[in-house]
Order: sequence, then structure tokens, then C-alpha cells
Amino acid sequence: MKNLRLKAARALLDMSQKDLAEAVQVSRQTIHAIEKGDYNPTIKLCLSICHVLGKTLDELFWEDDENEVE
Amino acid sequence: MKNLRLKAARALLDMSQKDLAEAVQVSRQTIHAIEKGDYNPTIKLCLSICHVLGKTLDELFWEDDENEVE
DNA sequence: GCATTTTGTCAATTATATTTTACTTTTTGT
DNA sequence: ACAAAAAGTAAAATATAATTGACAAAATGC
Repeated sequence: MKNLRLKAARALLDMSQKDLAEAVQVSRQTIHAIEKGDYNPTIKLCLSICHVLGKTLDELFWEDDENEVE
Repeated sequence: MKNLRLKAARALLDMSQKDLAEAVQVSRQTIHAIEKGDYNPTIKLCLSICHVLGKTLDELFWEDDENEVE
């Protein structure tokens, strides 16, 4: 359920969870929870994250079995 | 803000709001609100809708100014 | 090894997505 | 024109996304 693509995209820009959280104006815990796969963010937040990380929805949030863990 | 692509994709399959609502197990009002653009659904619900309608997240929920009204 | 940053985690609160019921307005078919 | 289905709308209740604060564990740099 982990979103490793999000983690990777963030790493590619050398951003910490805190950096991303501030960029999209949510709490650090929210970013952590999304990466961990604990719960489902709103589409609005997903879009904000995509814009900051320079990715599309399909690239970060489309789910095929290839891109997930656990 | 209206999501006309969702409406169109639904029309293409000859599904009513009620049909789609039942297929993704939410209320008809939720589908209506999403099409109207009133609020932001969760990514999980967006993914369910995509699967039922045979579209990707980018096709239905990516926002460039081309695809929206008002 | 030590200090600092980053990440992981938890509980309690707040904001908001979603439901339910109910009613009105449009659309569609005959 | 009429009936039936579909779509639009609204208020109150419920479920859950997101916040906040605080602390522990792991990673990074010196």
C-alpha cells in the first residue's frame, strides 16, 4: 500500500517530507500518512502534490500492482 | 469548475448518475456534486470511478484550463 | 561519538467528504 | 400532454481526512 513513487519523486527534488508539506500547505504527518498508504487524500491535495513534484496523477497515484508494496 | 469529462465518460457508457453511484458504492448526490465541481472527492473514489468508466486519473481528473467550465 | 535533521508514530481535535431524506426541475419516451 | 426517469438542490447527521503537539527512532553530517 506504500506510495514509493511519491517518496522517489520527492527524493529526486531533494525535498524532505517537511518541505513538501510546506509547499502544498498541509501538515508533515499528512505527507507521511500518504507515503505510508494509511489513508486516502483528496484529489485536490493529490493535484497540489503533483504540481510541486512535476508529475501527473497517473504517474504518482494510479495503481497497478507494479507500483505498490505490502 | 464543472467536471464535464466525467459526465461525458458516463454518457458514453449510457450510465445515469444513479448507475455510476451504485457501481462505485456512493450516493447519487456524491456523483452529482463531483460533476458539479462542488467539492473534492478522495483519490480512492476517483480511482473507483476511473475503473468503472474505463478512464485514467489524468483523463478524468487532471486539470488544465481546457477541460473545465466556470 | 555527538548534534541535527528527517522520519515514524500516537492521541485528541478540527475540517470536510459523504450519507440520508426529501423535494423540485428537466429530460425522455410514448 | 402525460408519466417516468434522470438530474439538480438543500439541510442535518455521520465518517473520515487533516491538524496539532509531542516524543521516539533512524539517518545524515561533522
